[in-house]
Amino acid sequence: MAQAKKITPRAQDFSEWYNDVIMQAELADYSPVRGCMVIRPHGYHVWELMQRALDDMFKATGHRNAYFPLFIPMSFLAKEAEHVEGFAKEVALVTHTRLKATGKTGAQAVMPDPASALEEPLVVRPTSETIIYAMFAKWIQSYRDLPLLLNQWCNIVRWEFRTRLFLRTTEFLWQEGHTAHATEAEAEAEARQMLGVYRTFQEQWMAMPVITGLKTESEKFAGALRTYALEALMQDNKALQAGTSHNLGQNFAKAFTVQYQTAAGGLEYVWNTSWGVSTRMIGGLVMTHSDDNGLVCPPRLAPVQVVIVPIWKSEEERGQVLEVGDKVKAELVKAGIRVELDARDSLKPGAKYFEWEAKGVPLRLEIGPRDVAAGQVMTARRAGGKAPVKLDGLARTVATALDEVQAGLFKAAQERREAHSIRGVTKQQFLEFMKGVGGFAYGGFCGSAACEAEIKQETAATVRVLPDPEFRSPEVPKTCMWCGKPSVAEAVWAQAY
RNA sequence: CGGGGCGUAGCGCAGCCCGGUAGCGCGUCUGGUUUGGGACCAGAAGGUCCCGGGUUCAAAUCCCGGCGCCCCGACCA
Repeated sequence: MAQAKKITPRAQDFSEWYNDVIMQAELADYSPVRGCMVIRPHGYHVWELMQRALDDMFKATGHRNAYFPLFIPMSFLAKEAEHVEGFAKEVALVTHTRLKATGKTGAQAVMPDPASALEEPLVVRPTSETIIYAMFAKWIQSYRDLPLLLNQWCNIVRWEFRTRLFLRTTEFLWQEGHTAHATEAEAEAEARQMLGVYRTFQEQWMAMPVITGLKTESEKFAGALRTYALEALMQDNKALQAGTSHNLGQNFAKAFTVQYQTAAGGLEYVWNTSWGVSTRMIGGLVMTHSDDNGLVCPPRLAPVQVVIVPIWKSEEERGQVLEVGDKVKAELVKAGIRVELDARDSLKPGAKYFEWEAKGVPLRLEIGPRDVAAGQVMTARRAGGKAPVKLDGLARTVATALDEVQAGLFKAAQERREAHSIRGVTKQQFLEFMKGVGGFAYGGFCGSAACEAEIKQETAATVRVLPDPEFRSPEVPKTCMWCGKPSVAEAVWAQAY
């Protein structure tokens, strides 16, 4: 019996399980560069599906794509005080433009040519606020130029101490939206709107329930007025920040002199927003749905939504089942379903099942001689459940099944999250909860940074968000669950990635 | 940057204590038989044993020094 590499069970070691799922699903691989990963075709396809869905939504809300340089003059970072402080510890610098042969061999055969040292080093973008708003200053003169609604899809670099596939790598892919508005109210509406776009995407495409809300001062983006975020609960009961949307106020506008003339002839600074989601979402996808057999991928983001596995004994049967398999495939392709027919002769059907299950294919169709004779196929769902289905009207049956799977994953994830959430916690309950399995703890919060720091110190839990109204508890707590002083807001705490 | 684990065939590992021709499983290739939940038989290819020094007649193995990767913590999306 040929047993392939095993996936470490979640219950045994969650981190190992996570790595195993990614490797077995061929989403990504470690690269020769420390802290960087290679996104493999299967993983990149997931990203492309995410990009397509999000990009359509960005366009539908009036944004256009552009591309700004990877390199940013070092002095630009320094123009906004909080911003530079936030990123100073993790930027990569380009200091030379040439290599020089040393005459030595091996790794020391070349060195940076001292004669090519840059007068001002370039920063490899950790985010693009500075260079984008430098350009906005050129492009915006009048209130007629506003709002300016841009987005860019790109890679960025943040030099992290400790990295994890998709969740935190030195280089990663993301999108960053950057907008400029005439008024604070418009900027605020934009930041809120994009938070809503992300929520829709994460719930409806990723089948990942999220809590939206406001970040505290200590958790907000360096340089922002306010940061809104989406937080999801992973299967190990740790929270994952799945996206952020910032109201930048006029901080960058002032730093880069982005001004416009009002209708009345006055001169005003613009109000900016920025918002982003990254390949980190793929990590969230994995940790939300997958199981000990590998990746579980919601149909809307599955590179392969349906795999057809033909089963035969004789050459004659092979011809028969492949003929039906081809027809089924053509029918599903016509219906817009992403389908693969796995006609490989070198593997037994069972081996194929394991392989496609590890890759997260939501629905499998088995076609054997008995099915051909009965005018049916056997369907097997990745999340469980086998049933024969008539060939007649198959495309519609399959489409319906995929919708059911999509909805079922979201519901299951939502129920799991609720099962690991407690509301109206007391300090004692909070301590026990965070020491135990953990999850989302809702409680009153006095708003003081001192309380926040103390809680983090003692429990490793942080305020994930001050939740938006639709996520708040029916009874809003009146006192801080930690210090007992009057509460200024309900907060959601969790240990986080 | 601290703690733990590990570097031997594409992948997973054994061998190391006690130095003596580098092995096993999976995968790959060839041929044949197979195919409704990880097929079997026969044959074959595949190695700077992480790197550099040292000890020795002889080092994957012993000694010294590096490097790299994974996991856990501090920092962060």
